[in-house]
Amino acid sequence: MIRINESSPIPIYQQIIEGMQREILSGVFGADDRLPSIRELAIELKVNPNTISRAYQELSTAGTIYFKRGQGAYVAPKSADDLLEQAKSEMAKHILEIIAIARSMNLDRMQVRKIFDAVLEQQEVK
Amino acid sequence: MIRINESSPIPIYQQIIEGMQREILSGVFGADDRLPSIRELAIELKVNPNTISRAYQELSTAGTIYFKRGQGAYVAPKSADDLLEQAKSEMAKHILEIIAIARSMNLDRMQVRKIFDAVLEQQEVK
Amino acid sequence: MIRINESSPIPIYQQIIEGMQREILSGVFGADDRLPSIRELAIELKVNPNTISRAYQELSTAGTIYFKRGQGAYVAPKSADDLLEQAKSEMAKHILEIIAIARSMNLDRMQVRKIFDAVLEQQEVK
Amino acid sequence: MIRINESSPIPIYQQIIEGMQREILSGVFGADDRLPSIRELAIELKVNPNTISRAYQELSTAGTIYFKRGQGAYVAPKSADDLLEQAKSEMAKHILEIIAIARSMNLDRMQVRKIFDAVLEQQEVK
DNA sequence: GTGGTCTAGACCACG
DNA sequence: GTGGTCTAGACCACT
Repeated sequence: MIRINESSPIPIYQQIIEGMQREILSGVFGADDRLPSIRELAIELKVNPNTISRAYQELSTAGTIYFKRGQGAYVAPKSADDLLEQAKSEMAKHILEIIAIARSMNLDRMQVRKIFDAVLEQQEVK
Repeated sequence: MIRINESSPIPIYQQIIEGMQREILSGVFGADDRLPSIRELAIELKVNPNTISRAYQELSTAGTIYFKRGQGAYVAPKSADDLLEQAKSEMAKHILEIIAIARSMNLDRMQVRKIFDAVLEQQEVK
Repeated sequence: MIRINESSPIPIYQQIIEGMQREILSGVFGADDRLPSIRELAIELKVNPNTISRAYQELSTAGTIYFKRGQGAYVAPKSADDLLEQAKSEMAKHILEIIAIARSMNLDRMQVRKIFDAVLEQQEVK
Repeated sequence: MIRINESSPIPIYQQIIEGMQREILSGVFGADDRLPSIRELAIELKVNPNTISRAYQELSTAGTIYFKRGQGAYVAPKSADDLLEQAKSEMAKHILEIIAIARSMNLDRMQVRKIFDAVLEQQEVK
């Protein structure tokens, strides 16, 4: 299930892209599975079909999904692996952001690690 | 020193806000210190004064700085503390993002912590 | 209908903010109603779109309205209640001003009340 | 004693004018009393002498005070009476503002009067 | 169509 | 010198 925030600064098509990536990554959609059609998804998310179309288009350009003429969109075979790489680099970005903030707060490694662990625990990451 | 990245998708006025917050947080500007005037900063950053004005305006609305009529902008006394809180919640957001990604990758706590530490080391956080 | 007084010392964007607040408070625009678009209102009030934008922006920051991407501005659900509170404190400010003046005139409570009532009557408040 | 708020939207010279009017109205300075010199007041209020000068100038133009060459500023004889009139009309303005707010809140006369009385009581107007 | 950002330049009030 | 307001107009991303 993808959730759209209409007031977020993140473009809706981008939110859809990220949602789809997450679902593919976590196995909701496997290799060569058929994705919901543009119209279906548009109705489900209460969004303009153009917006879904753009999201699918970009996913296709990135090689994450592919289209079969007249049949819809499918998950590209290697995409789970690619997305794994992508997710890692995404995580790295966030970590770098955290480090930048930590630096302006003059925190050392121990302190940052401590804060990080606290949130991990609180969020009950297994 | 604030650096503007003209090709970043982050608006210039936002970059200035963040830059100023960082300088106040790290003590470059202390409580009740005078900030550079709008025109000065505009020239220094090679940006339109309106853009600086907007940044200062938002910082003022947020209570981070205040204006004295005809004299310029000054750092609000409590703002360093407030910014510390703000920075923490900013860090928390990024950590939550990391957790969300980790979950879709089916990572457990140990693995996340390991990745995090690796980046900390690599970035030479003291 | 909002009326702009071009010769007033009160900035136009401020007049628009107050006008909108009044219309929301008095129910012309209800919760989640769509406001006129920036361009529409700009034409109607014969004002630069930037000026409307600034007014909407501040209303949004204050939580009175919110934006849906590509669709326009909408009245925030709780804003009528919030505005009620705000209006009350606004009234209190004016009353305090009256009291300050009364004190420097050495008036007692009875006299102030009498003046107040006289104006109420004259203005035909029902 | 006049208090200056450097961050207020009300110009400093205006704050001084109002402070002076209040002091004359309440009898701190009587007819033909000498006011503090521009320099004295500037030092006391920690304000630029130009600013005091402008305040005195406007008070003089309004006939509230008069200058004796080389001797300073004095309270004009009739000014207490004039200021009384002025204070009344000032009060009327505030009352009109209150009524405007009350109208947008759809309050009737009784309700407005009640709020007004409550604040009077709370402020311990004798 | 919607809002968002930015520039250039003008004019103003204030200190 | 300071900030504040406003206009005109351009360009952009999003729906």
